[in-house]
Amino acid sequence: MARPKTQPRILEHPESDAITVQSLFEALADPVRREIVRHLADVGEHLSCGAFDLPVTRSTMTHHFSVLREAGLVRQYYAGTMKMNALRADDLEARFPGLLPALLTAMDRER
Amino acid sequence: MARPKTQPRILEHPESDAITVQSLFEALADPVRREIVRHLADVGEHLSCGAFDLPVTRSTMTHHFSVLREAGLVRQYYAGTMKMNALRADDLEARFPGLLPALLTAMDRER
DNA sequence: TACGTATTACGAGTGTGATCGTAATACGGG
DNA sequence: CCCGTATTACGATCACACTCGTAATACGTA
Repeated sequence: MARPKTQPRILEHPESDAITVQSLFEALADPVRREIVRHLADVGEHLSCGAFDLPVTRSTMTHHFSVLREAGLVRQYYAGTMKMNALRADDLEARFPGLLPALLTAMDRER
Repeated sequence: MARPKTQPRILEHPESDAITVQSLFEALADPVRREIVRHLADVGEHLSCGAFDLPVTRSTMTHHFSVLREAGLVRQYYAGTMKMNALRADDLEARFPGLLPALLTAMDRER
């Protein structure tokens, strides 16, 4: 018999309607988190936390992904040992039309 | 003869091209500063620092206006004893198209 | 020049967030 | 059931930003 799970590994996400400007801007004020969002938008696929090459440790990355999830920017789910990340583009568009596209355009402009 | 001015009261502004996503989001991550931007956009006119009714002291307001100016969000100039503030809508549109309108729309959505 | 209003400089207190290292947990496969 | 990989929880450190009070500065007017 398998060892009972001590934690159900449930990931809380805000509803689309509950996403706030405050949490969005707090999340996007960090360059590491903007880089995560940009990369997710670039590849257009779901990526595991380990699929990012960022200048911070794993534990710090965990923190950043949590902030993005709690802000409503990304949706996370478990797939085996990995935790996948998906940009909530549709939810964000419904909540704040044009905001995410404008942000992505702005980040491109800086190149 | 007038007393010589000890300070020329020159206000530094970033060029439009020098505005960064980082400084913009840092500036907009604060609710007081977002309120300032929103109010400037609402009235569509130049407003003195004292024309805002904000839940912080004058000295804190001075700080917030400085952050907005250094981020490139507002243009400031002296007019008599007052310091005026103007939203740099055109400069922002040239630098990051659609970003400011999307932000203003997002703030409206939260009402 | 004297006064009143508007704004600022300065220093300090305070909280929060980014970061890390280490130890622990979860899961697939052997 | 054991192992390796992926992720996390926890505690600690550290820097920075928001906030304030006080004293000082700038300017228009009398």
